[in-house]
Amino acid sequence: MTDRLPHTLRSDARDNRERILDAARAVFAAEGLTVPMREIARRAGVGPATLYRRYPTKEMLVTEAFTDQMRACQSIVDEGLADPDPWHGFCLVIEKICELHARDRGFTAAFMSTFPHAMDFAAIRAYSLTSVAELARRAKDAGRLRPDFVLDDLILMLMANSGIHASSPAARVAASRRFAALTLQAFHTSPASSPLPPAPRLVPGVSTHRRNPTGETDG
Amino acid sequence: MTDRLPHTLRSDARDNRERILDAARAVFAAEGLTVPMREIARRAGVGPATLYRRYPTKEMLVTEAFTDQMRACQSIVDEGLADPDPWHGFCLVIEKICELHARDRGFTAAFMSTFPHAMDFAAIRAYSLTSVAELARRAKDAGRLRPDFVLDDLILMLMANSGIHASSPAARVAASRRFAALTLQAFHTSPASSPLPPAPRLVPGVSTHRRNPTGETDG
DNA sequence: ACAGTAACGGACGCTGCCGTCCGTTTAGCT
DNA sequence: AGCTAAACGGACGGCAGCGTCCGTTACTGT
Repeated sequence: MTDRLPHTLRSDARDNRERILDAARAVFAAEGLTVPMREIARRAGVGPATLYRRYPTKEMLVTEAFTDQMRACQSIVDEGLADPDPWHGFCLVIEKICELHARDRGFTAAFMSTFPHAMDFAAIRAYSLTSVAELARRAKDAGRLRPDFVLDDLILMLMANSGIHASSPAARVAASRRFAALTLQAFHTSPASSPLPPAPRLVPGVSTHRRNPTGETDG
Repeated sequence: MTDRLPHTLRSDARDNRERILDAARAVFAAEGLTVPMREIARRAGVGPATLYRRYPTKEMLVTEAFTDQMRACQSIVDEGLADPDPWHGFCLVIEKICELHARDRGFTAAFMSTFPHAMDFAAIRAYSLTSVAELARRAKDAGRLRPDFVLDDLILMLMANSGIHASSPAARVAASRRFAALTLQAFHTSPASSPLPPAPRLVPGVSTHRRNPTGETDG
């Protein structure tokens, strides 16, 4: 067997890989993405070299560590989309995603593309966003979501949600929950609603804008 | 003259102090509070030792650099308080403070007490908050602000606002403006409004709670 | 003009993180 | 059991930011 390609990891290597991923997930959730690589290695009980061998860059590690979170995020959106009441589905999506982000400091940053380019799950992100756009369209048609809502508003609220800090994870989740509720109040149609300032352009690819009434330069 | 205390700075020292403060304000606004002290010294055209002599700790420099911003913040609140229409005043306060924070990355962090203890202008902050609380009370009495609004909601939105990032300052301001408008929609009374989850406890000193209907432990 | 001292800033040593090298260990196969 | 190569991890050099020391510069008051 001279030409066996290392498509399969040795048992100890596979074991270490798991431990690294577990440690990374735990510490990313608690501290965010800024933790030193060595700290993750330490918690995983491996040397730095082992960590770097498996994941030469932090971006790779992050991508791998958050793939399932990303999938969870997508299935939340799918659930919302499956809801017979689009506004109800929309609310669920907002609430659950906010909670997801509140529980995991790192995931927020990863989702927001703290790593600006080439995040592997950019595709999933884009797919989720278009799904939400569809859900939003339906909720608008049902007359429950304000007509001037655009997808960038969602990004905006997600960014805003990521700004919420608190002493404990529990407190952060509680704050985020209230924030989500307030956000939904803002998105809800209401006789008292007044026109909004122009929407920011935050997500270049997708768009719910059919038309852009203002000629404003956007950044 | 053996016992002259250095209550007065030498002319060059005073000059340097100004340049340091200017540089600090500029770079804090653009980059936030995380910039290295040396960077500020460099931009001010002084050596590191000079900077450290004048401001032994970054906290002191930040305090001094943002004192006027803090005062601006307070006068915004005073203006709002002086408005005959409390809801209108409330809106102005939210909008202007959000803009202030959007224009200055550093100020947000300073205001949010990134430096957890002993920020010198904690007093001003507290005063502003109680003023807003008063304004909120009036706006509630006028039936325009939702009755379950609490001061912590304001902190919450300010934190959230600080989470808004963008490629350019202009884009950030635009996004923040829309965010403020959405926030006000959420705070506005509306026949369609539904009850909110329990308020987080974010600002220990002041409170608009007269009673706390939920027995929830708050973090 | 000069003395005296306030103020300056280059240079230093420290710490923490980074990414890599290389001698050692150990799983996997016969 | 023994061989081989995969995998490991301690150790290294490099870099960036920190806060301080101390020899030099230049205001200020006589």
